[in-house]
Amino acid sequence: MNFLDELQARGLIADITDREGLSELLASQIVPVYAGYDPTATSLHVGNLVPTMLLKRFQLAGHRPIVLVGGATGMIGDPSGRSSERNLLDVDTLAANVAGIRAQLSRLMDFDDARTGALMTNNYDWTHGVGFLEFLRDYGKHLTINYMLGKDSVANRLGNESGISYTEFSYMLLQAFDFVQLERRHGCRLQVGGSDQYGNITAGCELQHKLRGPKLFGLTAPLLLDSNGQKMGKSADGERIWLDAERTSPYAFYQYWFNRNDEEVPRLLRLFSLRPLAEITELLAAHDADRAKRTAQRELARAMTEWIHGKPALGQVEVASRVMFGEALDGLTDADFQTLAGTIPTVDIPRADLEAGIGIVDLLARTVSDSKGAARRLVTQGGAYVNNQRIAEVDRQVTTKDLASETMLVVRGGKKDYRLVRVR
RNA sequence: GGAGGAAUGCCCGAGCGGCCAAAGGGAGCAGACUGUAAAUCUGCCGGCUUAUGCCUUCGGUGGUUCGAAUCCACCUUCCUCCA
Repeated sequence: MNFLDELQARGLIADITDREGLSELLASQIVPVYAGYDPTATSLHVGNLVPTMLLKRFQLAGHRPIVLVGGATGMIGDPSGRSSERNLLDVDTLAANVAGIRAQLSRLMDFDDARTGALMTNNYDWTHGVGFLEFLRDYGKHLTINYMLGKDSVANRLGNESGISYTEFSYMLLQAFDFVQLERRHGCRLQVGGSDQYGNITAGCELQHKLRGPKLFGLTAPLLLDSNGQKMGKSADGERIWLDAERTSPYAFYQYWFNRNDEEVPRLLRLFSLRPLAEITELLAAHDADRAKRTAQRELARAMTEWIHGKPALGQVEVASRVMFGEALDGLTDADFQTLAGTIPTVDIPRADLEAGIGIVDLLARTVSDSKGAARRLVTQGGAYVNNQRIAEVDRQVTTKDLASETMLVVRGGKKDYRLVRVR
């Protein structure tokens, strides 16, 4: 099985511009391959992992990943997959986002190897000095409006009532320009991305063709959808799952993968696990034999957490998960809780408050609930827990007697939303 | 330049002078059932000291009225048609 077949078997290929040609190229040399990242936040999120995994697999297969952070294109906004115009980011925000994303990506693949080590690039470097006239003459000249209008990303917006600005319309051209520049600078021949990027990628191939440079290739992975057909990467409560531990704790990250349902897990494992496909098939067979064990989910959660947050973090998260879902809060000491505090969101409360007694509604409002109304609702509906004991009385006072250890107690909203409360 | 139409809660969308904190759907939350799953069912779903109470909300600003998401004026943004 060659490399592209392997990618195919893992469900990582949606479109490919010239399979034969690419296959030959990959066999003949170390191919620099690039994926672009939009600097829309200081952190990447789960949705960015598919292209990242593609890069990683190319690297493991002996090629060189090029990470492109869109310091320039981020100022424009990609219309692909969007129904409305983007808000433009200011320069400072953009710079901070670029820095954050670079730092994250630098941990997700090897940047040190002399031959296949990943390169970090920023398209601002080769875009900012280019004059408008110069750009129109040297590059804009080569792609026809007819061609660009045919792309889905543009066509969808033309049919949409909010339309598309000239700025966003030009995005495709800039991304095409990036591809050409990366070929000139680093010999990059292949661009990968999610399938929503196919139009932009082929625009690059087309531009290069018109410029008579070495042939460029494009490969896209299917967009990651959950079992409801929604884009992946949102937690149950609709929050994005970020790679940044400050935004999404490693615990929440682990739990996110652990909670995937049976339908999506096989696909996700093939996509993201670095294990050989044969092993994955075995593992899935074991999973099917006793689904209640959540073997596949556990494997997925482990693999993802270790990749993104590292082995030590994974260890802590697994301990925390066992404790929280194991009903075994009784024997825990302060020291045990202290180790959990790094993993499970923790709230500090002054000792005096607890000595005086805090109403359960207040306590929930300070931890898992958005408002006192929501907290009250939680109690009446039977979803409020202190130390895994359901609290059903709205007027219940929580005091130092409720401490599970010297300084800690555990507040829970619903089935899974845990907070540690530490008394100071 | 002219003529029409639209802007509602996280999203979609009904309301067209009081019974509107605003139908319905989606999303979300809780419970039941389960496997920390999915599906299903039930309840909740602006905030507050939980109250037949108050406050904030129906693009913005003013106005009419005892009373306005609903009427009027102006403004902003968007759409459609004509030139």
